[in-house]
Amino acid sequence: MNIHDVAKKSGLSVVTVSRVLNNSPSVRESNRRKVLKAMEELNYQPNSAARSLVRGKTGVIGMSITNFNDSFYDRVIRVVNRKLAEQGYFLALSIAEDEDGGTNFLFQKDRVDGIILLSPLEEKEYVEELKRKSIPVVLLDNQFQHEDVPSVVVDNYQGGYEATKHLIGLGHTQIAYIGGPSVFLSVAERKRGFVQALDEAGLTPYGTDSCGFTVSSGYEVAKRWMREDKLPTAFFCGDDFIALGIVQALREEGIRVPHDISVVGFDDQQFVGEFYPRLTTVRQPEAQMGSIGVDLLMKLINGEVMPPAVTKLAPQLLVRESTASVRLT
Amino acid sequence: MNIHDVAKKSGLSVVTVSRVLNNSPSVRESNRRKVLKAMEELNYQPNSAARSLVRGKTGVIGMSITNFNDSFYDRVIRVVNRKLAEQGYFLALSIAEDEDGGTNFLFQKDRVDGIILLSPLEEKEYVEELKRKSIPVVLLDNQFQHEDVPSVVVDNYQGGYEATKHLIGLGHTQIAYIGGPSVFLSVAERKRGFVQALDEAGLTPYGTDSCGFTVSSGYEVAKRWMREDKLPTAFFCGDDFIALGIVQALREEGIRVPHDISVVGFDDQQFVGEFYPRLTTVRQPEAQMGSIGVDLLMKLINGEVMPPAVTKLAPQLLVRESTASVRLT
DNA sequence: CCCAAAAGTTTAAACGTTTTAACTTTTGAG
DNA sequence: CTCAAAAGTTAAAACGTTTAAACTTTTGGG
Repeated sequence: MNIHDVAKKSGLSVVTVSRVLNNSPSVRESNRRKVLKAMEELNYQPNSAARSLVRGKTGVIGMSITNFNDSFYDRVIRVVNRKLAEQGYFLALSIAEDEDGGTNFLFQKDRVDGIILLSPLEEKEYVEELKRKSIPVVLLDNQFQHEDVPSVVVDNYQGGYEATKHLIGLGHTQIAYIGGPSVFLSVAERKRGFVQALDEAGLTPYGTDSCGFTVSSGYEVAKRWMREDKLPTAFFCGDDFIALGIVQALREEGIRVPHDISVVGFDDQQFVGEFYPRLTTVRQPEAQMGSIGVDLLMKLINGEVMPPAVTKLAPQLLVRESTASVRLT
Repeated sequence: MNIHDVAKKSGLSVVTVSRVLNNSPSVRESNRRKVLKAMEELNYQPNSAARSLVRGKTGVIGMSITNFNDSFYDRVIRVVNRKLAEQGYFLALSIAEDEDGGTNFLFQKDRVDGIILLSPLEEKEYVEELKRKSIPVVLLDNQFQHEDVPSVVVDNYQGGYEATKHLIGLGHTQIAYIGGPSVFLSVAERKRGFVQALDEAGLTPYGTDSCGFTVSSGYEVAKRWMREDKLPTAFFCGDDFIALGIVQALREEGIRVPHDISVVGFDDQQFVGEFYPRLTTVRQPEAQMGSIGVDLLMKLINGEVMPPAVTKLAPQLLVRESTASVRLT
């Protein structure tokens, strides 16, 4: 069941078989067919370990993910998968759990030809380690900038800016920002955009807060604000889950969205656009991000010169039903 | 940067280094430390391709998934990942896209030591292929039964049965079942349970229908039923997405859940328990499924004798706020 | 029929490990 | 101090490919 068997079966030499395997041009069509036929009959599959060993390439790209029950990640990953397949690479996904764990298997030069880190957590360590092992790496949706490591990020500043402008355009003047955990750069960036938009309109933030990227923590924040009797007329949220939690908390007090209060989310999670109240949100350019990420990695692998280290992509505001003109009291 | 360098650096032989690498007992503690130190200093990582080649093992388990922006899959995968890590294996996830694609890279004996197929689509072909290549495989949440291929499934019949009994217990007599695509065995099984529960109560199905596992198609079904003026007092749905679509369609007509109509979902998707109307649903035993799946695969890999081919796990009804006593008209 | 180009062959080395076998050195109990 | 057991050594083969080099055969245009 190895290349020698195929050679014997087809009556040709091992070298010729190897050439067929590698699409080398100098092999007569008739012989190529003979080889292919022999492979078929023997059910032959070249041993990829042996192949990797001698060529120093595996044909697989690793991708580390932290969470995947999330539409943003889902979309990025699918694009990456498809695009990689087009280029003849396989994608191996690995879950990076808290303590570390999963990713380690990717972090071996002989296991993958390159790595894509999607929203990495322990980013700096990872990059350091990969550099030491000289494994090509590309960062997607990352926090920090690293010299020489190409990355693709979303312009979160712009996302925050546009979401807020939209609310201002609807006549809101009391607008609050409920961001996610402050570890994330994106949280700060969105806030920057928020503040800037208000500033340009001569307004000041009605208030800001932060919580986890979950429905329940958004819910808690809204409940707290209600207890303190300081509701704004519009909420701009760090993500859709927070937005949903806020909507839910408001609903429980009989406050309607968007009639009484407007809410904007971020990410366009699965079905937030289909379920009441259809959420106005900011959609990230996942397809572009994945596609550019793969392009960059391919260039890195092929030793090409690198374009500017950070590619920043514009998100898009999706206006739906959770935002409306401010209610005049 | 190979084992010879380590041997030279540590002043010991290659064989000894290899023994350290493989935790062979017959190496003096002092020398073991020397070797470890040399590895550390040289930043040595054993080449896994070479290793796999000679040992015929890779230490990685492949898992094929079709979709992962879904809490059911998410939970299964996380458990599998953790449990595999405990046993010293790595998990490589691969997305099985329509035409095929992704999974192929897993399907090579020299790339993985075993495979877990989660809710496989082209199940029969896959199993056939893997059998031909004699790659150990375990099926999770699969459709068909295969001799010799161990599998772990959920008792969908029971899920349907309990959900329906719950509704009957609330006084409902007009209960409809909106299942997912009829390709899935689970859809038929849940229906069987549904019918059985009704039967035992001396009732007949108010109606059944099927649609995709999406919010929008659940929405369409409900709209259609409303046009035909044949609403039941309770819906049991093939999954939470369908349930959400139905809730949404009803809401648009001013029909309240659960006040006017009760709705039960399936899967306990992310935050359907946190958002209005907190969905009564059936939770599948993902942790058990993942855990047992790994155990079975390990046994297969170690050539142990197999327990009965199909393990069937009980789901659990989670009663929340989308179901209530039938409204007496 | 000649002859150059194309296609193919054989041989050998290389990739980095593990594993076996036969042999040598070290260790420490008595 | 002896000697057997423990620990280590060297040498070689094996895993299944790719690749280079030198050589031979086939092909088809003139």
